[in-house]
Amino acid sequence: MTQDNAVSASKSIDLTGDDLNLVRSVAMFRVLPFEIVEQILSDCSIEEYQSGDGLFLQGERAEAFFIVLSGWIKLYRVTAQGDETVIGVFTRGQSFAEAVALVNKEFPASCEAVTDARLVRVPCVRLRQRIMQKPEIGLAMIASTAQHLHLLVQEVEQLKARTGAERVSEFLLSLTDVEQGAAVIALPYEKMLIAGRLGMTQETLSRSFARLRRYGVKVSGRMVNIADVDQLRQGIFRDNYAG
Amino acid sequence: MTQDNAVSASKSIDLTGDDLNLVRSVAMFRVLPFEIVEQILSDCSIEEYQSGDGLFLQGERAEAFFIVLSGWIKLYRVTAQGDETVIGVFTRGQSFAEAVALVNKEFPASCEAVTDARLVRVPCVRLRQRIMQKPEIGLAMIASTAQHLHLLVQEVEQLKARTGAERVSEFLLSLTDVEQGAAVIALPYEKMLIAGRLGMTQETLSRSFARLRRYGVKVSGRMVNIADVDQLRQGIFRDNYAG
DNA sequence: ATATCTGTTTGATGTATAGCAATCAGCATT
DNA sequence: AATGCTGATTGCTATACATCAAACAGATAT
Repeated sequence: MTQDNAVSASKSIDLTGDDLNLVRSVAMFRVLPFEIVEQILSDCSIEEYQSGDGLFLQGERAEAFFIVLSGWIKLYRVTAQGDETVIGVFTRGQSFAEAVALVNKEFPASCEAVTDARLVRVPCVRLRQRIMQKPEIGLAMIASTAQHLHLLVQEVEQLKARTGAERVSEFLLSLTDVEQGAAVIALPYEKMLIAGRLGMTQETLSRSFARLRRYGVKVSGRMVNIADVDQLRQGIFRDNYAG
Repeated sequence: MTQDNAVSASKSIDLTGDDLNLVRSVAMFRVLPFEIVEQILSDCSIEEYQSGDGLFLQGERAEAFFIVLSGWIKLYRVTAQGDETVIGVFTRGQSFAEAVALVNKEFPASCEAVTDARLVRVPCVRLRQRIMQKPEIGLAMIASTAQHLHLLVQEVEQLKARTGAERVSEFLLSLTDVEQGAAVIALPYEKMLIAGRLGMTQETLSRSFARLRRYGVKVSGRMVNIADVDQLRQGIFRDNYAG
């Protein structure tokens, strides 16, 4: 919600081994040869934001896109009536706003850090030149925006076809790698934001958690215990028939 | 709903003047020089579908994308429980599935014609080669997918933040160019589909129309009369405060 | 004209969710 | 220990919406 675009530390690129590996594995870079990724990175800077800092506002002209190194970033829109709609939440290894930035359109949503965060900022003027030289970069970007489209398509489906509790348990299940048996999850950010992300209010989220108790879900603070992931998956499914 | 991918007439490209102009004005072609568009078109074919014919199914590998010349096309997903979620509806002048097709991913949704329809089918193998030769085609495609992203972002916001009646009136207002005063609209497709498109049931749509009567909206069959578009816009807005 | 079909409207009812308010729990400040 | 702050939970109530069922209208076929 912070209005002022934070004066964040902006260093010339200097990635540790881990971060470098991460960036190379980002959707749009994964398919590109290492030299090209390095060239692109040489145009970039690293930015650090504090929780609440704004990255950009809806309607601003996009001149760069971002890759998250750490922390959580929220994309949101503010309606005429002043209430906020969360469009997406991104974290380590994800990029966002590539497509709009590359064509210098206006951001369709605003963006802010919801935890302290480190990002790679990829300015687009140079990138556009590089695409003209190496068209495979363009193809890679199309691939990664295709993925974002897919995510949004899923979100639309969820909103239209799934109930609150269903969305909550899908969200929980998406947070763990566990395929069978018990799982422990740390909620990645505040419940307030999770609620927004899932298109419901704080209260409804809380009640959804409560309702999931009978399927072996126990929530205390940010810790979530799932007795049996299969039971949870089945539980939701069953409800659809039981009514 | 038709499962068999219809054996539709597929002619080599032969566009009438009108259609040619239309294709040239499609988002991704608009910024490209005419010769390039013609080259791309030389790889394409025109396909005709009848109402209900399927274009592709969710999960199929994408090998082409489409531009609508006439008719209406519906993108939808079918959930595990078998009910259908409309993701988007496209008509004359719009393209869809570009991004997925270009990277040969699987379609994230299924697609069928909801009226008789004529489409340009743009196969992607050749297009990928052309992008490698002329990278500006890649840039243009990124631009047009950016637009689709924008559309989906708006849809997510609408679903999360707007009530049924609000979405209906926004939909109505989006169908007319009239800025002030009275407007007459012909609903573009069946109410059933409109309801799906707006994320509600047939019945709720009907009741939403009824509720909009007090704002000067009269519906009879496919004809919609709006006494005063401003009144409608204001009316919705007012409700948000009056509760 | 009658029958039939499909799409639409209307009514009755149950449920999910939002909104408001009170309480509570954790955490930091003093 | 007392104070406030913020986030989370819970109860209560109003409402929007889905679902089921019935009536209805326009089109087509018999």
